Amino acid sequence: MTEHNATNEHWLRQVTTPLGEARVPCSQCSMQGVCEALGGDDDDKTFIRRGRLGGGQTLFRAGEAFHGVYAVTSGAIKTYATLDKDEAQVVDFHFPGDTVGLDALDRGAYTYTARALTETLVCRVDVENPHIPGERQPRVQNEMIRALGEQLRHEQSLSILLRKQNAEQRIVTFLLSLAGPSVWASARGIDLQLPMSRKDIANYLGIAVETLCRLFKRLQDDKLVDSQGRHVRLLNVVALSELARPAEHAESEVCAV
Amino acid sequence: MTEHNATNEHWLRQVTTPLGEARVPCSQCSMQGVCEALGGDDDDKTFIRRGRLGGGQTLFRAGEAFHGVYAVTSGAIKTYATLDKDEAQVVDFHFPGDTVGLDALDRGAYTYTARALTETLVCRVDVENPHIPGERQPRVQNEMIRALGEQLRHEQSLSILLRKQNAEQRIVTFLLSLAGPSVWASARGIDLQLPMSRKDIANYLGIAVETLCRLFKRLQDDKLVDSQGRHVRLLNVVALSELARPAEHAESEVCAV
DNA sequence: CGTGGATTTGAATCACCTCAAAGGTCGTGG
DNA sequence: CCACGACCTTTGAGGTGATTCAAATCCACG
Repeated sequence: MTEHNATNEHWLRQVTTPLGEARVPCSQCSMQGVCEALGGDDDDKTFIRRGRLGGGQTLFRAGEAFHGVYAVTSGAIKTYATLDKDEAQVVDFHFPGDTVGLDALDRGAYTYTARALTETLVCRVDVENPHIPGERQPRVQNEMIRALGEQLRHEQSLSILLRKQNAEQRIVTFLLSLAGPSVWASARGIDLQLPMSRKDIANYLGIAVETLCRLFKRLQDDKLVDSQGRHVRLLNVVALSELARPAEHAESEVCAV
Repeated sequence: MTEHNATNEHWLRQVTTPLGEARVPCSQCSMQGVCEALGGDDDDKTFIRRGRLGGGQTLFRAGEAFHGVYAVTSGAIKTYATLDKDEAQVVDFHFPGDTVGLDALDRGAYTYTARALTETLVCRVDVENPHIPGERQPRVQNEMIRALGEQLRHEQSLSILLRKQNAEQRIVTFLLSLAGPSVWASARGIDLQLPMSRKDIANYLGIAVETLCRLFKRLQDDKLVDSQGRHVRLLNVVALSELARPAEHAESEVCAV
């Protein structure tokens, strides 16, 4: 894709209209508290600025100087490390309501590269702007701490997933997490439009692409999902949740001390 | 937080822990900035209090109300989740200089249970004490943000390890990380006294205990380490580092978008 | 249309796991 | 002080889930 685009260029143009897809409202955004603490309203351009990324555009690169925390309001972003040339590791996917770039906050430089998977709208929050009134700082910092804590726990539960769950469980857990809590609301089935490739999913879950495909097929044969390319429909949420649950037979208790 | 001020004999006792018989000085502690920001001198018991744990003692339990962030100054602590009865998942090991309980900071309750693996000295930092002078708050919060960021990046790199590295690479990476940066200083070999069981190591690395043992044996046969129970000597740091490196042949690049 | 990448499927192999059992080690109680 | 039990550690044998290699579509896009 248009790799060579200057990373910040798209900030210059103002967002005109949201995409067809619904944007996440501030009330569902994990940065809501931060934005409120900053004191600006929705359209305040002082510390919060909106931006749009085309699919494939880079939000920031690993090592690049920190220039703010981002919140995704629509679309999707992946963060990844480049381990070797032509070898990358997807670190996380970021969906509407999620933050991106939090781990760079205290470091002054982004740890990973962030790239939009589709057309994506983001809010850039300039949490380190020196013009933030002093009296607002404590609340802003508090909110950043909260956001970091959430992120940390997310990463910890991912580590647990990668240690204890087999390929099938990882995939099912991933699909259910994509669907969000609403899976339980609609018993009829959930439609997902995956913004990322099979390769990215496999990379993220730490399994081979071929394994991913085969297990998708198996889930389809078992009438648990209906997948056609990037369109996936969860047919039996109850059964899927059952599959996702960690095995409870193994004798893997930790020792006393 | 310096050793010479310790008057209690508990503190003076020499502890035979791995990874450094001596206690870590404040200058090497990841909470140093926090403690300085809190403004107390070395013996200030207002916000910083020392504690000692015998091997097997619990520092806090998952779900328990937050009562401060801890810094390990000697010994070792493991944090773990209890997934089912008699099934646990080690989340992390914490060595002198490390923090424990950071992920509870914004949540009011600890996420995992923390237990000392051997006799362990900790500093408990009461970062939420209402008596902290207002003017110190910003700096304290800044330091907490820094600590959280470090922790988050640590967890992210662990996730990468669990996705891309095989059992042998995980073990070697683990051993090298235990040895710390000093591995490169002493070409003669590094002695490690592991404070945790094989089961805990295997659990932490997401592999079976038997696999761990077999690979320890292989490393021993290859004259890379010399392990007798919990005493491990790294014989060939260069070769070990080579082993730990992620495979660079696989074609696992992420797709363009 | 043709091309390159993404997706899917097959076959064979391998790394790791599970099951089993034989030492070790440590703490406890007789 | 020793015997005992409980648990950790180690080793073997066998099974299997996942990978690697290979190749056939499928798809978007110039």
